[in-house]
Amino acid sequence: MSPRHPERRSEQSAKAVVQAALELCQEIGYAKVSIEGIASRAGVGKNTIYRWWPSKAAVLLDGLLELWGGAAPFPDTGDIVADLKAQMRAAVASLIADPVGLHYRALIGEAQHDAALAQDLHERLIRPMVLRANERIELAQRQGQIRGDLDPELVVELLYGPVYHHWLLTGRTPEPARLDAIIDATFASMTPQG
Amino acid sequence: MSPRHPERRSEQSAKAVVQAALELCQEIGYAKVSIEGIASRAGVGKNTIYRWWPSKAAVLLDGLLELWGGAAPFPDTGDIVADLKAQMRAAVASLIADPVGLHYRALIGEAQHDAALAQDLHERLIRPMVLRANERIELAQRQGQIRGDLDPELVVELLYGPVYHHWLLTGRTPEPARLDAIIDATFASMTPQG
Amino acid sequence: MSPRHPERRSEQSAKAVVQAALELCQEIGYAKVSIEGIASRAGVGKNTIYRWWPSKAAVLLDGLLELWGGAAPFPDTGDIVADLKAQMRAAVASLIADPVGLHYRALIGEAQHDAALAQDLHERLIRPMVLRANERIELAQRQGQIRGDLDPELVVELLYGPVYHHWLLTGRTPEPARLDAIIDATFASMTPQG
Amino acid sequence: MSPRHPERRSEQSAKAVVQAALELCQEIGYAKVSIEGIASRAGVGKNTIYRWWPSKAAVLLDGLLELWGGAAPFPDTGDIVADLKAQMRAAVASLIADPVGLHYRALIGEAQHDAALAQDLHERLIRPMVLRANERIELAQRQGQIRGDLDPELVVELLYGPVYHHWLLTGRTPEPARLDAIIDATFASMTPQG
DNA sequence: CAATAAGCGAGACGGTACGTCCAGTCTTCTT
DNA sequence: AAGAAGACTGGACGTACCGTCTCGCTTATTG
Repeated sequence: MSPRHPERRSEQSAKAVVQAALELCQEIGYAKVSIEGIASRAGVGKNTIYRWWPSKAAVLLDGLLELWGGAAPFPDTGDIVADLKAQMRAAVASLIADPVGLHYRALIGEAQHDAALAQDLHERLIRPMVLRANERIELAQRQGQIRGDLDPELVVELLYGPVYHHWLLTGRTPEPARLDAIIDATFASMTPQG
Repeated sequence: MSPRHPERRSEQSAKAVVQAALELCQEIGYAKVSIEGIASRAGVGKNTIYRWWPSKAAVLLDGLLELWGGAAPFPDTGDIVADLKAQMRAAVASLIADPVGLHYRALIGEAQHDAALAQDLHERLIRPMVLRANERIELAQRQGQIRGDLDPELVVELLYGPVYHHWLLTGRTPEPARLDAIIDATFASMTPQG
Repeated sequence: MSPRHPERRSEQSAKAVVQAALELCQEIGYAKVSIEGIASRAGVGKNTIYRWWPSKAAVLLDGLLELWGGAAPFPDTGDIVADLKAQMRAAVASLIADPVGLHYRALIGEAQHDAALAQDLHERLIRPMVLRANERIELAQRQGQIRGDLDPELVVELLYGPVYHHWLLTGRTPEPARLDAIIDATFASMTPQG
Repeated sequence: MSPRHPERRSEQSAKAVVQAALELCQEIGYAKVSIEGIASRAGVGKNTIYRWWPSKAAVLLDGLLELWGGAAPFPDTGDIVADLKAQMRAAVASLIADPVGLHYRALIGEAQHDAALAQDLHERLIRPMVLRANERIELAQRQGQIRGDLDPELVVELLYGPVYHHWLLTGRTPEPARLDAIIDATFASMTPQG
């Protein structure tokens, strides 16, 4: 929630807050993190947190964005299937990576009952990732590797949907082989001699 | 906690608790539901809740299972694509249906930071749904409408993954047309000439 | 509350209850004793306690009476002052004696806000003790060792009052020497030359 | 030059808490007073009570001290017996006076199973009263009205002991005539001709 | 170059809910 | 038919945090 309060904030305090939130979340788990706990760990007054963030989730989102800066870029070797396999493998690695995946999953969970957070999470984290994916898809479409009549966003969901489905409903991410199977099945037809 | 604890519980109280939880969740939203609130609305001591359920989410899960009893069966007209389109449309309708979808989404959210709930939710709600889907997929495979070398569970994720992805990350469910597009794209090949 | 309920009670259970109450009171202190605790320690249903006693204090009173059965008799050597000194020393020893004094003090404390208990405690424990003291005082009066115009009960209070005052307001009982001083001062005149 | 509260407590809240405790104790009796009840009546969070007092009894003690500020001073007419009779009559009147006696008795009762409270009660209420009595006794000793070899504290117990004994063990305070008898008997000798 | 206002740490405040314990009653099953 | 076992409603416990609110203190302009 930070970006538009350039007034007087102490950048040092803001950093300490975000840092404390990340640490606590790893140490005791998202559910047990409290704003009081963050404030005390950061050596900061509670008001300083309330002044700049609407909820603990918002603090954590700031932290996650920092950590995740340039996650999983889309390579372009000319072979869309190979590139997707590489990228998805990297992306999925993040989902189980110790700090990032933990925080990301907690935020997605929280967003299910916090509309403001859902909005924020989507705009600042998810949409940018989808947009970067879109670009690579569109490139592949222009190169004739993917049917041009498909909405690129649909393609993203066809590919990432199964991963998130598995992750959010079982807590585990697909094995690399399963990842390949998802991509292959999506590119091939499911019908016998498609 | 499942319906038939062999011990001594008052079935009447259990019903009142679950009912109160469902009502409160609809009225004030999952995040603001408290065990105290449920107990007081149900006219029940808090201990009675703690005795039989580990958390408010567990109560709600019981309620959801009751509500959702025989959700979205898989028709069998012999045409797997048509049948899936019909079933998914019905299933997705549940996800936005006022009580059911609300509760389901809240529980999925909560399960992201409550491992016990995640386990329960998966075993009692999600796996049974997946198994029923598997059966229809396997039937289609035997009938030669779907490639036999695909893991039926993979097929389920290919189909439902995009729906959940959209739903959980934006809060909205795909339009019927989009739903058809998902199924069509999955069955056709994504590459230009299939 | 025991004595007059000859109906069908299980004497064995009653004993176990009283015993458990005494033990718990010594182990964890009166304030932390609960009826549930007594029942569970005694291997008895809570109802069995509620059937026969109105409160935990009543159970304890039964126990105390049992323990204290024939406390501190009044000797009769013909010398009232010497006899009182002996008796009070013995009586005071009970007040600090590990189980008895503990329970007695707790009951006196509780009786300050439980009128029914106060009644019971007085009738079953305190009055009998006072009556026995009265008898010895009256004997001394008949023997001309104490002024005959004094209400014996007043004499008892003059003697025991200072002891209880000290005990209940400081938690300690007077030293033997102080005890003698109380008796001597009461028997002598407080004015300079009698 | 601002008003420096050494501690941070809100004096207004503290007053409301004490007031509420006093009122409740009168209305429903000490045993039924709860910290929740006090907090709610005072319009104060429970924490505010727990922050500054260790128990409901401690709150009540504060209230009692306020009410009882300058209780029963010792007159000095030169006649110690007459002065004591006057003072004790006044003091005993307090013990039955509606609010004060009620609270005082409850606190003495509670102190029997709460050592911290007993300490507090003694230091802040009882000892000061005893000290004031001591002074008058010592004056009388210097004036030759009381034997100089008696510990003044012993004298206080000889006089007040019987009153407290009667009060705490029967719930009633001695009649004025009985009070006089106590004093007279203590000053005269109890033996037939001194 | 004070003064003055903001941000800040600290933490008290009125509250809500937690999860636990126990009271006193009621029900079921055992003996 | 009593008693043990223990579930039931309900109230209070003492704790943890919520989000708001002073406090003084430290800075950083600005009149």
